Amino acid sequence: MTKNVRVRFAPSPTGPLHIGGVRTALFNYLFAKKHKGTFVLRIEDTDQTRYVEGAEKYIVDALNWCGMPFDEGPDKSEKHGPYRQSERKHLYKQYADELIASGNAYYAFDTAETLDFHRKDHEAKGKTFIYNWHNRLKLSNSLSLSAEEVKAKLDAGEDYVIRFKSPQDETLNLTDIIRGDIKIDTNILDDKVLFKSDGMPTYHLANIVDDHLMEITHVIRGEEWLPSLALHDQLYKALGWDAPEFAHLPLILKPTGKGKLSKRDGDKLGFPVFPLQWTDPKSNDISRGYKEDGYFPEAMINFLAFLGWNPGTEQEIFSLDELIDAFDLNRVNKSGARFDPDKTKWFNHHYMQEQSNNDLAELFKPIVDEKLNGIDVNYIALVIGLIKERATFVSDFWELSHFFFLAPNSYDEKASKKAFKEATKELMQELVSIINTIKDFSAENLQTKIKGWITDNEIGFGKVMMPLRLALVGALQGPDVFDIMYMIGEKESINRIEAAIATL
RNA sequence: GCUCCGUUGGUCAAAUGGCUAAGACGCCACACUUUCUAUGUGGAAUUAAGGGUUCAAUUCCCUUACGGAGUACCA
Repeated sequence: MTKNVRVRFAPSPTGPLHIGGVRTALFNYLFAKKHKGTFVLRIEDTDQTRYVEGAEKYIVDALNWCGMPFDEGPDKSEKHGPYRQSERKHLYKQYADELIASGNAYYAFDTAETLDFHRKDHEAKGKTFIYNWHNRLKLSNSLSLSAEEVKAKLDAGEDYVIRFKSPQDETLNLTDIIRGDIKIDTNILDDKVLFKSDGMPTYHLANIVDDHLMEITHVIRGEEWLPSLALHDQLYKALGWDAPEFAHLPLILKPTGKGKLSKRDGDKLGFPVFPLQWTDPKSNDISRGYKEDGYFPEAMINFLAFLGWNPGTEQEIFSLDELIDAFDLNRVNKSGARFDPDKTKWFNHHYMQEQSNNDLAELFKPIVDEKLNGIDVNYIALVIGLIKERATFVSDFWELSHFFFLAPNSYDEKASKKAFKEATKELMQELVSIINTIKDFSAENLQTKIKGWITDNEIGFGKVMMPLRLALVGALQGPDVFDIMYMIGEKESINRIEAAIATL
């Protein structure tokens, strides 16, 4: 690659960034970094009616949380700025005019109503209305009207759009990095609107003008754009520009059923569809986010990278740097991939184990503080060391560790039937007196002493260990009993056993 | 409807003409832990269907079926 690689992520600020958008951004980011190139963020806000307050900030925050900040974009290294299309409005018209001058585009005066009528009319007859070569001369535009008529309409300030004049009877040979060669018959293409009557360009025009001006070398975008490739390709040709290379990414599909992943699937199946929590500014509806649900960005990124791509090796755990190193657009799949919430959790569990106990303690402390006061963060870190292997989220910690902080206030019914037997009371009383003689209250020593006592007296482990655990924890669960005793200390251990004796 | 893209276990997927079709998630069993997890070991489960080309097809070609996207003065 001789040219400096420059890619862009170009979302439109119509709401929070969907997980599919994050994946598109990720692949752009990986490709850029792999080739020591530049990752550009461009905001495609040409449709003012769909603009949503706060969406742009959300996009930037989401990219940063994921650890893939853009190199160039709004308010950052603005070498090719501005990066909001609404602020680039003045740039587009000249190219539309140029296309008209070269005969590649034309003015059209048809109202939305007449077009709508034609579409409905065709539909009723089982046909599709396509505005192109076969009917453009029957419609109201600068190809069907005389030059004088056109000028009169323009001078009168009538609303108009500028449409691209799709060629007739040509075959386009397009190339996509992921899909290979694609042949398109131009006769089925319609004359797309390039410039709207509100003075703004459509996506198509703005997109290729900006990609050209921003010197984008590779366009990596979702598969939903594949049908537009023919138009974009022709636009580059008509303007005499070199087209960038294209790669259309497969879609992310819902976990079950048909169609692409949507917010509803997340709500229904209980997983987030957005990286960060989002509050809709109009309805105040809250959409949950990966961050707030307790996912680590590394886990989400790792999972997303494997949706539609794989390294071809058996390695599955990849840091962002390793992904950059291994990433290759040629290894991206062609077919859509179903989203798997379980696997995302598995990744999160993995990355949880890699976090230090101290870092996790900082995250867990606020939760502990809600329940009781004055717990030392170092104690919390020690607790986490004992329980984190069984946790997927920080939010699992309390459920797994409350007995390190609070004595049980009840005993699990089924467990007590199993553990609390006739002889239990006496055994527990004996156990307390044994514990009282133990000077070194370490987990190891407790284990040696207590197990020694059980073996020496041929009591049977189950008869002691089960009720002991129940007394300490309140249920038959949790880590090693001796670790628990060591952590809560001698006094608390005895208190809990005596509390259990009192109920027997 | 039309156009384009796709189709390997339940899911993510490797292998690209050639040994018993990798691996991961999930599921099941066993082991460990005299608890619950986690972990370890093992297991069940796949080339959409039909036709062709070939000594040989998951891999190449065709048809069908199915899935997806697009078909806006939305991106």
